[in-house]
Amino acid sequence: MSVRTRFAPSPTGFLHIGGVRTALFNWLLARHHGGQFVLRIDDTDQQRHVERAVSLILDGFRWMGMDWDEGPEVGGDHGPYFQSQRGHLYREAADRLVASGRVYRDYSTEAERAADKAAAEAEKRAYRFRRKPLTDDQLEQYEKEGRPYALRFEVPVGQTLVVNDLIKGPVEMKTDEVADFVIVRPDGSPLYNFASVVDDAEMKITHVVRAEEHLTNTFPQLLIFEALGYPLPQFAHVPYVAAPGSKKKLSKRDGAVGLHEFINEGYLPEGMLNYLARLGWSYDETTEMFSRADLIEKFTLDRVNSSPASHDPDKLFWIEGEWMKVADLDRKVSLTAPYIRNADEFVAWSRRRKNQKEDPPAAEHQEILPFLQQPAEVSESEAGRYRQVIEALGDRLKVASDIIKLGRYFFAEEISYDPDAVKKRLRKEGVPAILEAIQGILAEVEPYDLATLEERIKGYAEAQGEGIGKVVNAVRVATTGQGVGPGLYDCLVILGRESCIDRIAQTRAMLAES
RNA sequence: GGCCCCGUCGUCUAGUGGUUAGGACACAGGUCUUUCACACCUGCAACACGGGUUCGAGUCCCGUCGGGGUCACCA
Repeated sequence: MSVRTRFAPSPTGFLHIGGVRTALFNWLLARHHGGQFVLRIDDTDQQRHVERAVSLILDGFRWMGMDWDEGPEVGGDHGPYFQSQRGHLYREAADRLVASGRVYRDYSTEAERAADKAAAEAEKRAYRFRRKPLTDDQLEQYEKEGRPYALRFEVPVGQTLVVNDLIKGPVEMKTDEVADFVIVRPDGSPLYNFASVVDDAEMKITHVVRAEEHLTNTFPQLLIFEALGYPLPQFAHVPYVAAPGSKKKLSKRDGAVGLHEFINEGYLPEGMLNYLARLGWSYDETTEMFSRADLIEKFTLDRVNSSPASHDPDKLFWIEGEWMKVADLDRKVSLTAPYIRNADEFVAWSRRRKNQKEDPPAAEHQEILPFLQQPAEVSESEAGRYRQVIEALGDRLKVASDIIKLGRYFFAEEISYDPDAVKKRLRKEGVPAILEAIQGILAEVEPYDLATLEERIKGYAEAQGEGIGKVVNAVRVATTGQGVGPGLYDCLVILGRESCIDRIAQTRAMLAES
């Protein structure tokens, strides 16, 4: 039988990287075994699914390259793939459970349950709902008055349930610890523990890989599988993702935790995939870099750690940089171009994101930036300049949006000066004279190319007895406004003779003024 | 509180009774260098604690402490 896994998000629209990792493990497991990965939208609880929220989830999956064999948009033989549309299946299963006598009508009221709970607490006793026998009269009376009832599963006491978790190992639970639980509300809507079992069984899921918080949920679920006569899937509970530098569960307050924030910053899917896979999983003692194909080939659940892992933005950034290093030049062009074209919009987004501390994040931080949604068309003439800039930037470009921080001045008319750089490199004895001389050299140097520029500027520094560093740094700030960047001669060539002369003149004027 | 899960450098991890406890990120110092980045070298740094079992425990058992989850007519 082929391996079938699933991911069943609630349509909140927010894709937490912890959830993405769980989905990734499911996807990897299915792909590793040549099985199927199904996507199901868990939109019970009357919170009807929101189109927008669903498409945000799908966009995130598409971006990660986690394709689903069955689910929204693609359909499949086990649909529908929205819980809100599977009511008939839950009803049919509930009927079978009632007929088998494993489930009973619970006429209790909220007030009664609250009172029982309070009494239990007063006695320092754990509260667990158990069936209270009703007399025939009472029953008849309730039925006659049409009193609403929930359907509750009668848990057999005195047994021990065991789940052989593929990550945690064998875990036992006494049924005495499991209260009778509701499977269907008085209004007929199913509850998660019930719906989830029906769905997993009907969808022929063989491996339920989900967050650790569901571990204790699996015991009531076991009972339902058994009562319904469904074969049991394998279970694997993956530990939570902790906040950076802590063992506390990662929350929205811990900085960027939504997938869309990384997409918007221009991370590569390869980087995210590699990082998330390594968070809680390892292949051997040394390998850090894994391509998608490596992951599919090597991923197994037995190498998933049973203890929580904390999110490490530094490591993510490093892995991202490694993948950016090997990315194709033309790909980098189409990845960076949208940022340059929408620089102001990106900078504004970035600033708002930095300032925002709300929980949950504002809707805009859960969406892919509008200008990233269509592939950028870069004309051949434009591409030439992008290629030059990106090549000059080299490994300095880690995420696509770095183009703004690192190379915006190649595309902007106006230069904006970094105050620190001005202070450190331009407000120095002799700098105006150096700039004047270099401006002169640039005006007449022939040919205006990298080797000649380097030769002339070095020659000038030597003749003047100036340190080459002083000259180069001054010219860099004068032409780019920035203290850091690609090699100076690269900058001069890309910017071009006219532009460099203009910028140096402008800088000299600025220095003379103040 | 009951029950369940978890506990190796700051972080990700290797480790399945005998290792100088290995690798990676981060950090520090250095080499290269016009800045930054890259690369390379060096360094810092861990078995939560206490009892057992054993000739020998990071590895096995018990307890303590710590973290997490769950005890819903949420998912």
